[in-house]
Amino acid sequence: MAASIRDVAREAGVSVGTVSNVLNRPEIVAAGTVARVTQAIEQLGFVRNDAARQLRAGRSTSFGLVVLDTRNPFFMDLAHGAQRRAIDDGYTVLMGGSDDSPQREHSILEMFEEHRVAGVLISPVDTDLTQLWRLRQAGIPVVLVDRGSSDRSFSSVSVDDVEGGRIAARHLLELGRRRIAFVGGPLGIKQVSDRVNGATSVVAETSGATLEVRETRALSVLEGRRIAEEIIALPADRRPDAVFAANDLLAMGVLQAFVMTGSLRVPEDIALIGYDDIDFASAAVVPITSVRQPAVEIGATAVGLLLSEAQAGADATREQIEFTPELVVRASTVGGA
Amino acid sequence: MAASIRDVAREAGVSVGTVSNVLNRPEIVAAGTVARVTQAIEQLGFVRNDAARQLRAGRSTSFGLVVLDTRNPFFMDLAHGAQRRAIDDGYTVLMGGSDDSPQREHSILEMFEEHRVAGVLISPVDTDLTQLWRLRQAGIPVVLVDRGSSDRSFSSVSVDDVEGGRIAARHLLELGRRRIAFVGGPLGIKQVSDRVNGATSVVAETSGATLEVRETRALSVLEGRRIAEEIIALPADRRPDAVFAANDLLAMGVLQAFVMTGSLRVPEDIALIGYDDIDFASAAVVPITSVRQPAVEIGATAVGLLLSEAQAGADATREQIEFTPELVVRASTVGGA
DNA sequence: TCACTCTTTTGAAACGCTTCAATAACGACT
DNA sequence: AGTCGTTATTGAAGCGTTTCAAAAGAGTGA
Repeated sequence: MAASIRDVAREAGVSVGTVSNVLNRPEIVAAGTVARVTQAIEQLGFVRNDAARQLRAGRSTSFGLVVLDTRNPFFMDLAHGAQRRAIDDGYTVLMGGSDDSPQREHSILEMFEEHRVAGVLISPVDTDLTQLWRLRQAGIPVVLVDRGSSDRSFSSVSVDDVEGGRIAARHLLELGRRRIAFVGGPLGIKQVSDRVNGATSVVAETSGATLEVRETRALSVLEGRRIAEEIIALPADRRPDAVFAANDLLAMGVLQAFVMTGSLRVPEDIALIGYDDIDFASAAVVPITSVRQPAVEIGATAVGLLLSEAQAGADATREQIEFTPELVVRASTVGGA
Repeated sequence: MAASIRDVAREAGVSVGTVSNVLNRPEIVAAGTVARVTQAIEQLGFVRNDAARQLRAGRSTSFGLVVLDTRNPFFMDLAHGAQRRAIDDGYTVLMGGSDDSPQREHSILEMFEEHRVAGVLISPVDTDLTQLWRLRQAGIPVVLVDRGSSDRSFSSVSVDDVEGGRIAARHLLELGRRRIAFVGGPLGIKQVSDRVNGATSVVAETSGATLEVRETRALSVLEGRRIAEEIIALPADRRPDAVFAANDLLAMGVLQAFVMTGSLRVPEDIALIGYDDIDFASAAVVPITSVRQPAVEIGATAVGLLLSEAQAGADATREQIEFTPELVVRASTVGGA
């Protein structure tokens, strides 16, 4: 059906090798020949077959990106950064969302491996990283995004989540809040547990302060709403005076539930802080205080590491890059602001 | 480096054909042989090479999806719907964002064609659809998403945007607003112009009502802010009393500018209505009234059409499916609500 | 024992591309 | 005229699959 390089060669009266050269290194082909071949390509509407090209080359010209949630603006920004950086170097980014499911993560990675991607960027759900080791062994560089590699065995681009947790908790404590509820999960996700730990450490140093963890099944708006309803249902004396949500989606869900039911005023009755600082956080009913992560930059940097690791081959040096999170104060914690 | 089917065959003491059969139609292979081959696969860590597979098959097992903006939650929801439906049938979805640029759209489509995707879903920026015709001629089915095919030459899944425009305008007029500003663009995008036309037709029937179009360069929050600043700068007597934004991102930008500068109250001084009803619209500072489009369903339905068109081959019947938009009233138009 | 099924397995032929050693063409210089 | 460089082109090999006609086994009944 579709024209092949062979058809083009026949049409232009040259050999297939020459057509291939016109496609890939036109500078080594005589100008007249280039013209004739180009003309034939036009004529036949020839389009290169990527599968054949890759088969020959042995590796694809795409990177794979696995994120926790394709509908989370934070990850979309991250993907955007990755894509931009990749395009500059002639690469393409394939994205898959694991939706917090290890099985789904597994099958996405399997797909990437079958595709012989040039590298994998991943924000893992699965605590077990053996599949990633396997990938590397198969010659596919792996870079962790939005989470560090505790034993430095993988390159990574992350934000110091423990510090982020500390920043959030400290902010709430400085405002005089003492009964903090942490909303987030699954706790198996390192980013989440790091944030809890950071918060816990700060709370522990403050007398009279407590931190209660309410684990969610996902980092979504819906889960936020669910937990908020639980909180609303609590008797007033057992109710927290501040909520630290593991990400802005959860924070928005929490906020919606509080505002809609009109049961609790933010921040008067209960302060709220999120994480990520997605664009929508600032536009919320009550603009949400958040701990900012530079999503676009993380994505771009990660692709950079991938490129250099791909270049260097098997014995590349692993590099851990860590950004510092930044507090963005808004009305959800400081009423007047 | 990586093990091939040939290595597996040697290890298991069978021919390559048999290994392939174990992989693809295990039921025709003797149980003992299957076991031996599976064992060898495990042993060698063999992973199928997708490029070779596709080369042989002639077509990929992925669909391509081209959207206007990968960071717009509406399109992410659409993509999500598409992906879910596709996975059920063993397909994968590749996504690219045209960012309102015809060139970028062109190059994404080219990439998809080189990839020999099994079909293309597209929300086109380019008014010139010849490239899509070319694709179809090359045997790749094409389905338009979020926009109809006026001459019925393509299958499509859309929402009646003219009606959506009417609904929005009618709502504003019923609230007594008369000076409406339409914010959106580029007007070359059919969804946008349809919405303008719908609104215009309703406004024309109402004496004393006017509609002024303010074209944007993109459908983004930033552009919304820019236009809002223009509006704020207007002398009070030339200022509109309502804004109809072509999508919720613009509406959020507009809202942010109004609220932050504190110059105009929504909806008292100026009413605001958006389009798409993305999740974040309801969580905005002032919850935004919007015209809802069923994003997830559109994506899923479109993949359905693609599947049946791919099945049917060249002379498939084109089908145009049109959803009806739905008004969702919130505080940005009706203060008390 | 032979002819005939029915089930398994085999091995070679593509699929469309890139690469690379070999060849051809053509002046320029001896 | 012959030799040497340069520059342009050729054509075959091979990447890892799948497919398919053919071969090989294994029963069965005569």
